[in-house]
Formats: sequence, structure tokens, C-alpha cells
Amino acid sequence: MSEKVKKRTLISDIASHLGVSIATVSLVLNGKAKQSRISDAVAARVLAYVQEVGYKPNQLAKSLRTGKTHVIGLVVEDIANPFFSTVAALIERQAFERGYRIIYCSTNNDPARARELISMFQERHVDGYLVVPAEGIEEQIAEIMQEKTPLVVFDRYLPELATNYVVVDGAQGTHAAARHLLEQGFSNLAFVTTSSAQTQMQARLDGYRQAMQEHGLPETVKQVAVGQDAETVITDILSFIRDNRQCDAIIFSTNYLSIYGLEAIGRLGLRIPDDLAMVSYDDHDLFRLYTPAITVIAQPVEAIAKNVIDILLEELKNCAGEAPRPVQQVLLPPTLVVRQSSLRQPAGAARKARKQEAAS
Amino acid sequence: MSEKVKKRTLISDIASHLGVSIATVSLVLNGKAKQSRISDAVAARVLAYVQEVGYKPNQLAKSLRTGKTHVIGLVVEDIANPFFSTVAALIERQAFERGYRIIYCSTNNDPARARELISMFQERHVDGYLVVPAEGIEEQIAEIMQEKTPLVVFDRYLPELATNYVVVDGAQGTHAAARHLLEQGFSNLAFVTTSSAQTQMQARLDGYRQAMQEHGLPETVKQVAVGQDAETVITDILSFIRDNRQCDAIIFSTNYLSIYGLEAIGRLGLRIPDDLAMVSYDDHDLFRLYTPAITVIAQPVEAIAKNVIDILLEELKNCAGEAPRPVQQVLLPPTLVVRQSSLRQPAGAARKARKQEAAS
DNA sequence: TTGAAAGCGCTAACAC
DNA sequence: GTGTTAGCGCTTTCAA
Repeated sequence: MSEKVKKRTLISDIASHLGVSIATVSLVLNGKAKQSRISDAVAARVLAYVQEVGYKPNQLAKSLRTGKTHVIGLVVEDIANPFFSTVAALIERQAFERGYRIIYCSTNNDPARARELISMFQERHVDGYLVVPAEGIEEQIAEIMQEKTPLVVFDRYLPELATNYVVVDGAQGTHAAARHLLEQGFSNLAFVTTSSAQTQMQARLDGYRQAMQEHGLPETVKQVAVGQDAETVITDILSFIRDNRQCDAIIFSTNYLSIYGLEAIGRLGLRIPDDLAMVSYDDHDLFRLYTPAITVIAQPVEAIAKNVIDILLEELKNCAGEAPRPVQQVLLPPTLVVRQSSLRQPAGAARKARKQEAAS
Repeated sequence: MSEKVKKRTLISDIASHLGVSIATVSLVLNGKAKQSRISDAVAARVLAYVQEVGYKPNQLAKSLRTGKTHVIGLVVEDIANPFFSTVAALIERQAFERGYRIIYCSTNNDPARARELISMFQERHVDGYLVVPAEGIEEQIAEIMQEKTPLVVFDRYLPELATNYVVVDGAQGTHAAARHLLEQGFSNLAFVTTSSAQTQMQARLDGYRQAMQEHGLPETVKQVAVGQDAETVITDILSFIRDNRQCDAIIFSTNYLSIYGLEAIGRLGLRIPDDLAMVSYDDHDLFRLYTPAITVIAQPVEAIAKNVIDILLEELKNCAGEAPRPVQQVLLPPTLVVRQSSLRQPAGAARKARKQEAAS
């Protein structure tokens, strides 16, 4: 009376059905038929039957035996952030094409969570790690390196550790944005960033500071505390803008701060760029389509994904060779995408410029 | 001369170091010390030593033995789409808290890719599946069901298959949007959707059709072919709008079509809502902050994530019991979030309304 | 050419 | 209370 649950086919089922040994089936399945001089006829029979019954080798058993899982652990800050989800999607695609799968998790910049995630990846024996490191996880990263598991860190790096990394030159990006604003005639630039000590945030701040110093201009910096709720951040930025009306332009150090900033500017009833010019980090549909369109320091997401995965796969290949691989550290240039939000121009010109962009 | 690679600690190392048996260590580690009447002293010694050397059981071996991986396979359409990345982030968090990990992949609505992904999840013996089904993967889904592996489908469902699912009432959403537009005095509504036959798209279209029929109004529907590049879609929508100037409002069936639509409307130099009102599916920073703010039919992302994971975990728990679990099919209501893009109002009022929303 | 068999690291009967 | 041991499903060496 009991439902017969269809049992999963095993390699032994294949072997016994075909009257050959398990080893033969395994060899054929792993493309080692030729080198083991298994007859073409047998190989063909095996392949045909495997196809017929839809046999899928148990990767758990395979991994346990071979020590390879063909899984890459991807740790990002927040998969719901368009920057990370875009990079993740690109990484996923490239990894998939080369036979690797991704397990991903978001840390939300919580070091405890990051540690848990890395620990879980270790337990599952991922073949390699791709990590956007939260602060305070140096120890876990060091452990991965000591195990000699391939690792590439990106978006930011850990100064104390000589890991492979792929980051974007934030100092250059902010510096270019500041220069652009000054060229446009804005003279009092503010910089809104987070209180984080992460390298990418520090670099972006440094670019601003350097530009201000070069021009002998005062620095007006707002560091928003991390981990607060949206409303708090918005009112925080709003107060900052209101208290610094001498500023005629703001650079935001990351996409979500800009989004909160747009809210704050809207509530204050200020017009962009006439009352306040702005530049954001990271491109985003919102910035492209907003009226006025927002000038951004765009990070090269494709290049980030490509470099990250290339370096990791290279290490994965070399793993057996145990060659003393030099550490790969890549610094990619960002691109300043100038739109209306940072242009000093006569009223009405904005609309015309918009049309031009559309026509191009 | 060779670098001594620190060997991973094994359960046998723990046992021999402590002078107890492997079984004792295993039992303690799995919280079965009490029921196996292992002395508290021994249990404490084991735990202390495990802690000290940072022993991490090999989950591959454990899974191979127990048949449980504590991994959930999540298949979405596109992780870079904010709707999916938001739901994924929420699902991930809840799953993590309950001891499950996520492997995710994007199908990009390609059935071949979806099949590959599901096949890969089968090989890796995920404990359960969460799937946004691409068209044409009924067979793979049926296979999962036959294996009796827990499965929840979401965002859309497969009409031929009696799976658990969690979807949003798209007909109701579009119907409400249409009624709202008509109440505002717009009288000629267009609907822009994809050529996809997926249930959620059909439901959204049905809601529009029904509303039009109820009011004896003509239907003006544009079905954009799926899988085209951005520029083609934009010009396609642009032509549609230009050829249908009698329409004074458009409802877009999904977030990315709206984004393309905003581009097209911008290029045509039309003002929203005066020249053309609009409503989009899915909420998004862009829609909230755009000027004018865009009215949306918001999907309840938290509720989707919660229902999806609750149903799956329930099944996971029942798995051993093999109780004849009834299929869970959940239909969640969307919410119409009215903003300026759909309001018929005197010029200048929009700005005021904006401030009101901010104040609330 | 093919088959037998020894593990990969862990769990959980079942002895003692 | 604790130890022994038979697998989970697969790969791969070595013998036939």
C-alpha cells in the first residue's frame, strides 16, 4: 500500500545493469576512458545508459573523495544593494560558465555574521572565496590564507593582510569629481560619507581632502554613523545640509547615502544643481533617470567581476602545482559620468542637455 | 624544506588526543551526550578541546552520511533586479537564522539554464528548493516533486503542477491601478507588458482587461518581446507611445519596463502626469524619488519572503514524518502606493503633495 | 581492458 | 557510559 518512492540511481546500479564494474563506469563518466583503454563500445554503452536513466552522480560523495567541491563562496555586504547585486550577477555568470557554482551570503557589514559565514564556507569546503571584507574579520581571512584556499577580496582590502584584491581607485574618483565641480564654478564642496574606516571609504575621503588642499579650500565633511535606520540618516543629512548653506555642492561617497541625500534635499525644497549641485558614487537607474540626471563616479562593475573571477580561477588551477604565486592586487579606475546635477548653467539649459544625451 | 601545511583537525584527532572514542566525540558534538548518558565531565572536556583547536566537522562527510545538507537552492530570474534581490536578501536572512544556507542562481528566464541549475542542485542534494520558475521547466519541477524534496515556487506558478506557491494577486493590483486612474479622470489607459505567458504577467494583464471591460473602454496593450537589448525595448516603447497619443495614462507590468518607459517618455519630451500619467509595478528607490514620484503597485516583499521560507521549513520539518501534507498556495495582495505620477491636478500642486508625503 | 577494494570523514546502531 | 564498526556514494590504485 505504501507509495514506492523512486530510488535515486547509483553508480553501482549502472554497473550491474550493464554487467561492467563500477570502476569502468566511473572512468567513462570522468572522461578517462581513453587513458584507461576502455573499449569504445563499452564507453558508448555506459554513456547511453547513463543518459537514458538520467543518472546524476552524487556530488557530495564525489567531493568527499576528491576534495574538490567546485563551489565558490561569495560574501558581499548586501545583496540588495544594486552595486553588489550587479557584481554578483556578473560573477555568477562567469563562474557558471567555467563550471563553478556560487554560494553567497550578505554580511550587512556585521563582523560576527561575516565570521559565521566564512566558518560555514570552511565547513562546506568551498574551493575558493570571494569576499567583500567587513571590518574586523582579519583573523578569519588570515585563516583562509593559511589553509592555502584561493581567495580574492574586493571592493575594499585589509591593509594588514597581503591578499589578492581588486579595488577601485576611490581617491582618483572623488578627486576627479571635485575638480569637475570646481571647474563648473562651484566653490564650496561638501563630502558626505560613512563613519566606516574601510579602505574604499577612506580613499574616497582622501581624494576629496587632497582636492580641497590643492585649491586651498576648506573641508566640510559629514560622517554618517553606520547601521542607523533610514529616517535617522535622512534627518542627519538634512541637518548637515541646512547647517552648511555656504556649500554649493555635495559629493556622496556611496549610492545609498545619495539616495538618502536626495530625500533630504527634496524635503528641504532645494533645487539641483541651482541651489546645490551633487555627485554620487556608483551608477544606478535612479541617478540616470532622475530629473535632473545625477552625475556619478561609476565603478567598473564588469571589470571588477572579470578580474575577481579571473584571479580566483587562476589560483584554483594552480592549486595543485603549489607554485609560489605572487599576490595579485588590482586597482581599477572609476569613470566620472557627467550629467546635469553638477553643471553650472543657465536655467532651461538642463532640458536641452537632457535631450542631447538621449539623442547620442 | 617544504612548507608544512597545517592539517585540518579530524574527529579522530580529537578522540585520540582526549583518549576517548570517536563515537563519544560525535555524540557530544551533536548534542546527544545526555541521551547516550555520557558523563558531563567527558562532554565538557570534549567541548573545551573542540573549542580550543577550532575543530569544524566536515559537512560534506556529515551530509553524505545523514542525507541532509541544510542547504536550500534558490533560483531567481535575475539577482540584479531589485525585486528579486530584495526578496532574496530577506529569504537569506530568515533561512540563516534557522540554520539553513542558500545556494542561489539566476536563470535570466532561460529554461535551459534553469534546467541546468536545478540539475546542479539535485546533484548537490539541497534539502529544499525555492524557485521562480522560468517557462518550460515543468518537467524538472515535476521531477523534484516526485523525489519528494520540499519545494516552494514563487512570484509565478506553473498551472499544470500542484506545487506549493506564493504569488501576488496581479489582477487585483492592475485593476486597482486602473480604477484609480479612471477616478482621477484619465480615460484612455494603455498597458505595457512583456510577451511572456507567465502567470503573473497574465494576471496583471487580466486585471487591466477586466477594468477596461467594466467601463466599456478600449484596450490598448503593448507586449514587448522578451530578451531584447535595452535600446530596442526603449525605442519599441517610444514608438508605441507616439503611435497612441490618444492614451493619457500607462500602466507598466514590471519594474524594468517602467524604467525603459521613463527613458522613452523623457526622450519624447512628455511631462508626467500632465501629458501622460503612469503607474508601475514594484516599488523602487527610483519610483519613490523620481520627480514626479511614480505611483506603484507594490508587491509585499517581506510577506513573500516570510511565506516562502515558512512553507519550505514546515515541509523540511515534516519530511521525516511523511505526513500527507496538503499543498500550500498563497495569494498575497499588492498595495497601490499613490504618488504624483497618476494624479490629475492643477499645475503646482505636485510640489505641495510632495512635501506632504515627506512630512507624513 | 576490467574488477576489487581501500578509503574520503562522519554518524549511529549495537556491542561491551 | 563508552568503544567498534558498518556504511553514505564515489574515485582510483593495483592486481588480474
